[in-house]
This record gives sequence, structure tokens and C-alpha cells, in this order.
Amino acid sequence: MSRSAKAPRPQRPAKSARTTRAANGRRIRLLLVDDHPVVREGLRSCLAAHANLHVVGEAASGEEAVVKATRLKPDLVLMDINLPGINGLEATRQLRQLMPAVKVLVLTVQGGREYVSQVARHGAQGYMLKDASPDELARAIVAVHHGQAVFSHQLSEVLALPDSTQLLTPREREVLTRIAQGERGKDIARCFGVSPSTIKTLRERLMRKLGRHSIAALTKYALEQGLIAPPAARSRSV
Amino acid sequence: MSRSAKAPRPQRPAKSARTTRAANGRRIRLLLVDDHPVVREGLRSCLAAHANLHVVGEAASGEEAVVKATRLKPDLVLMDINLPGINGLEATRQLRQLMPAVKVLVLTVQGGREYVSQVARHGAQGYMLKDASPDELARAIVAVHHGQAVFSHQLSEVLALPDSTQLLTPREREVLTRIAQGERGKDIARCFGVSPSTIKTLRERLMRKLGRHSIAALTKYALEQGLIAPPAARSRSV
DNA sequence: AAGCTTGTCAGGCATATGCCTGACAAGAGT
DNA sequence: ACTCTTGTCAGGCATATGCCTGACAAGCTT
Repeated sequence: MSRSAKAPRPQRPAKSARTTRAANGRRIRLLLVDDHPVVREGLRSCLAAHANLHVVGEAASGEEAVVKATRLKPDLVLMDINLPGINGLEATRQLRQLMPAVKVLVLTVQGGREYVSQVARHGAQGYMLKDASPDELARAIVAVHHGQAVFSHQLSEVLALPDSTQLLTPREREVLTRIAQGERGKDIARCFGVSPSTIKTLRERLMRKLGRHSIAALTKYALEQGLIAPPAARSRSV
Repeated sequence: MSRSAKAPRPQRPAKSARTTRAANGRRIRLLLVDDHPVVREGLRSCLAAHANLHVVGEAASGEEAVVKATRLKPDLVLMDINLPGINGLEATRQLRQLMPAVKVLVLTVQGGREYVSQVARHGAQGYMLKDASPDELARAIVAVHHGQAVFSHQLSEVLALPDSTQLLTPREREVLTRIAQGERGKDIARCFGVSPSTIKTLRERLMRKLGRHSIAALTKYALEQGLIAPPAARSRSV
């Protein structure tokens, strides 16, 4: 904790203002995407200490992110995942399709293994967790802007793990999401137009592969890995 | 904006500095509790615009929150719920027990109905969602400091709903959390030292009361309502 | 005192799970 | 050609769920 406590607020010395100065001298134009004003403000404030980082806009939803990105043409978008409307991954996909030059650094609290590969699959160049320090974040932005792929060091352990869901076939993933959403075997079978036995077998394969041996456990796994949307008990969705 | 930065950066005009100036002239001493540096910085920055709000410290965990609160004796603690170690609710409970004079305003992304009553039960005076605007937040802080109970207006719809979990007895809640964590009836029974039949009956009562008729559905409900920690796929817990 | 809820327990019954054993065809990789 | 994985399907079997019917004691409300 860099902040001393009772002191007359130490006015953080912005120590890294120099350290991250852009090599080429050009400022990196940033678009902040997060639905929480406080977080946007925090990012703004954290990044303000870095002379080469320039926040050119903010967006509070996926749709707004895409619109603003096309208008403002930032170099890089800092993208949250949990957004009202289309989520950050989908927004990333759309954005990257429309403007391949714009890089996307995903910044979220979700740390599941599956999220990592999902993030990459959707075209983002980086994936930081929100418990990264401001300096880490700034370094990540610069690195991504320079073409590196950057992942939060907190994710390294997760990345070191075998990607369990990579091991799943599309069919298995589909079945898993259905199971995790509370559908029962028979309904899934009917919905897929296959025999209940098939779903049964697939479920058992899933359990063997993932080492989760109950529906509740599979549900929790799917949630952890971001295979299904976390139950959004937000007011807007109630 | 407290942090200077060399950039010309629009240095947001702190328009509401006057509007929330304390009536009594005394500044409200605040302790910020959140495990994300960026969020803490955002709060700092948002609140810096208000002359009567004074951030005296920060904490990144529940334990740290309790320690710092006893040391710094803030007027009010801004408390996140999802924290490493003991969560914000437990921290609130401990803190309120140790220092009843310190008010707690919970500030989180969790908007479930059950969370609202849980927050109140743990001794907090207010509950704001993180999508509140900085001004709302500042007003809430002042209001709570003046003895009001404050809840995010985004929560009003949620509050208008009947509190389904209020309808649950402590025992039922306990069983529900166990179920949602993937324990099966028999194990719960053994753990509680009662007959499996009892758990069976309780589970059925739960299903009737909540209108969820499978374990997966109960799990999702518990997640939504914040009865169990959202599956923390964070690196630290992997 | 009568009624209510809670927590405890039990039985039955249809269905679903979890775990095992198979099987077969299509496709990919070697 | 051979192996491997995938997706499909089936049977059996022990256990768990989901849904119903009870029951009884303790406590609280009225």
C-alpha cells in the first residue's frame, strides 16, 4: 500500500510519469469502457499520471463502446466484460472487425481459465485483472500498443494450468452450458433432437474430463470458466 | 482530481464541490475498502471534488478494513463486498461491533434482493451499486453520515419486490447455501447431525417457497441472491 | 386454548443421476 | 490401413431427486 494513512494525504508522487513515457513520443489514445462511473474515473485518474497515455473518451456499454471507437479512433480500448447490453467480449469482436487497427485490452474481475481463451478468441490483445496495480496497467497498455499480447501476472497460474475447456469439444461445451443453465438431460436431448442416452454419455464424459461429479459442480465450473453468463442479479435485469 | 499530472488533461471542473459542502462544516472522514486499486483511486478521485469529504485511508481486504478502521477512526467506511479473505459483510459486522459509531456504506456491484437485507443485517447503513454516479455517491455518504439509511435508487425495483429470502428461515438459508455449494443431501445431513429426510424436507420446502425445482435452479438462485460467494475464479483462489 | 411456523423424521413412488459396461459410424491424424 | 476422437445409442444398477403423503414436539401469535 503506497498510501500513508493519517498523513495530510500524500498526493501520490506520480513516480512513473517518466518511466512509461512513450518511446516514439506519440501519446496513446485510449477509450475507457466500463459501466461504473467510479471505475472509469479511477482509470482516468490512474492513467493521468502517465504522460503518454491520453484518455480520449469513455463508454458505459458495449454498444456505446463500438460507436465511440469508430468516432474517436483510439489506439487502444480498455474494455470491461460485464456490461449492460452486449458484453465486452462481443463488443470487442465487433470492434475488431470494424477497426482492426484498434487494439483491445480487456480489464475485468473475471479470471477464469476459459475467459482467457475466450478473450483471445474475440480478438483482444490483452487481459488484465482489476486487481492489477495502476503501474502494471499502464505498462500493459504500452506493451499492447506496441504489439505485445499481455496477460495479468495474476493469471499466470491460471495460464499454466491446462485449459480444461479447450479439452472440451464444441458439443460438450454446448451440453455443459445447457446443464449449467438448469436444463435437465431429457430436455437437452429433446432440444438437440438426440436420445437422452447421448446427453447422459456426454455429461459423464464432461464429468470425467473436468473432475466434477455432480450437476451442481458442473454448474459452478461453467460459471467459473465464463461459459455461461454469471447470474446477473443486477437491478436492471430484475 | 487529486493527482497532478503534467498533461493538460481537462482537469474535470469539480462542479459539485459546493453543493455538498457539509452543513456543520466538519469534514467527513472516510475509509475506502476495495481490493481493486483502480476502484479505490476512482473513489478517491470522485470524492476529491467534494470539499467536505476526506479520505483518510484505504484497505484492500476485510481484515485490513477492520484494522485500519480501529486505527484511523473514520466517520464512515465505504465497503466493497467481494474482498479477499473475509468479505465485506463480515468485515462490516466485526467493524460495527468494535466501533458502533463508525457508519458503513456498502458499495458493490451485487444487486440481489437478498444482499440488501443481508447488508442491513450486518449493520451497514447504506447500500449503493457501483453504477451510481459520483454525485449520487457523495450524497449517499453525506446522508448516511447524517443518520439516514440510503439505498441506491437502482435498487428501488429490487426493494419493491417481496424479499423471497426473508421468507426463508435461518435453517433453510443454511441448507440452501450448502446445496448451492454442491453438497448433497446426505452429506449436509451428516454435517448437521440430522436425518437425510430432514434435509430432503427442507430442500422441498425451499423449492416450494422459491419456485425453483431443481438443485441447479437453487444454486443459481443462491448465486443471484448473494447467499453464496459468486464462483471466484480469481487467480488467488485457483 | 387454538392456530401457526419451524425443525425434526418417515414412507412411497416416479424419475434423474452417477458410474459401469458395452456398441457403431464418421472423421481426423499417423 | 490403423488408431484416435467424437458423436451417437443402449442396458444395468445403486443412489439421489422431486413430489406426495403423513407425523410430532417446540415455540410463537392471537
